[in-house]
Amino acid sequence: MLSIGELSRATDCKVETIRYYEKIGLMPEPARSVGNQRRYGERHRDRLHFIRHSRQLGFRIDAIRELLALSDQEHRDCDAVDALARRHRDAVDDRIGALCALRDELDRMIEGCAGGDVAHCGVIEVLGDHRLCRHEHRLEAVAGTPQRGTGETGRSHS
Amino acid sequence: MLSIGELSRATDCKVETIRYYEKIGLMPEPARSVGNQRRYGERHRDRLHFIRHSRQLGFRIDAIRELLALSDQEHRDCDAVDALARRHRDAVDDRIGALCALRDELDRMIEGCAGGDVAHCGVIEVLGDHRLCRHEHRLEAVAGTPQRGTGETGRSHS
DNA sequence: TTAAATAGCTGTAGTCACTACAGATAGATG
DNA sequence: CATCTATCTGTAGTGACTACAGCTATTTAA
Repeated sequence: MLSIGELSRATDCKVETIRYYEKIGLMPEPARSVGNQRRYGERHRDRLHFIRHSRQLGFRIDAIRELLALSDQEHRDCDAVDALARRHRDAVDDRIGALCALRDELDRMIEGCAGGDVAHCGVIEVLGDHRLCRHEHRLEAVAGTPQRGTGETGRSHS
Repeated sequence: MLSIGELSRATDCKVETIRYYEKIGLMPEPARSVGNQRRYGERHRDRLHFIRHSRQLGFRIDAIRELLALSDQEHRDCDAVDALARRHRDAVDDRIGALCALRDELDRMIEGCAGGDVAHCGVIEVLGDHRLCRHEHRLEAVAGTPQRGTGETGRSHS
């Protein structure tokens, strides 16, 4: 049986995160020691590995919940799993496109600045006026890969 | 003088967001009508345009605060502004690279699944075992372009 | 055996950049 | 004057954690 610290080291997942996953019902409640400390077995370790790797690949918690449920239905066809993975891949692709458009716009902005006074700085000028931009570059959320700071519109093309 | 709704339409920025910017000190407190409603002038509109466009380009609020401060120092050299923009561009670039690695890994995972039972699903198998991956694909946050669903935690990392 | 060091417990609050709502008042239009 | 829309303040929720406070359990060294 593993303590929470041992499980943490085994899966490269912080102790707090493990407790968080338990709280949101992503990890099952483990057995407890006499002194009320969590004790984990191999199944917990496997499940946490699965979760962490999925997170590293960018799947959201809700998607992981679905994947776990699907992976328990061993005799079902894996179409649903594949579809979920493909949707996620496409969302990542969309986001790459959007970020490329963004980078290109940033490049144009930076190149267009001749230096000198802030009063004549090309960067400041472009920031103040969207009409100086060549393209759209708004980052909006994309199904499956929402994000925080900025939205997206682009096509994929690395 | 513009009401908050008019300013909202003029800048394509939600009313709530305008009030939020005021609360965090990004927008200055405007004048008020007799009935205590906000009344804005051109300077407010210009500033909000600047803020919104910067956000669309993925700059974080803190960076925008700096950009605004710098743009007020009209006689200073614009090196600092350019450097900030370049750092942001580089961060976006890094993130694009990370997302491409991610997408490639997702592609390999999807292609590697022969279909059939969930019990033999290649996707499920890879998700459970990082050693089946060709490359590293951990997403870490990139300064200036935080996001939500693609797997990083919102911490900065250049 | 005991003291110290380390690990673990619960619960709450903070992160980022908003968004959504509730319950009130203001202003515009018929 | 009635009604309708806009605006007001303040609080709470989002996602996926992270950090901390104040306590208890377990392990190790002396």
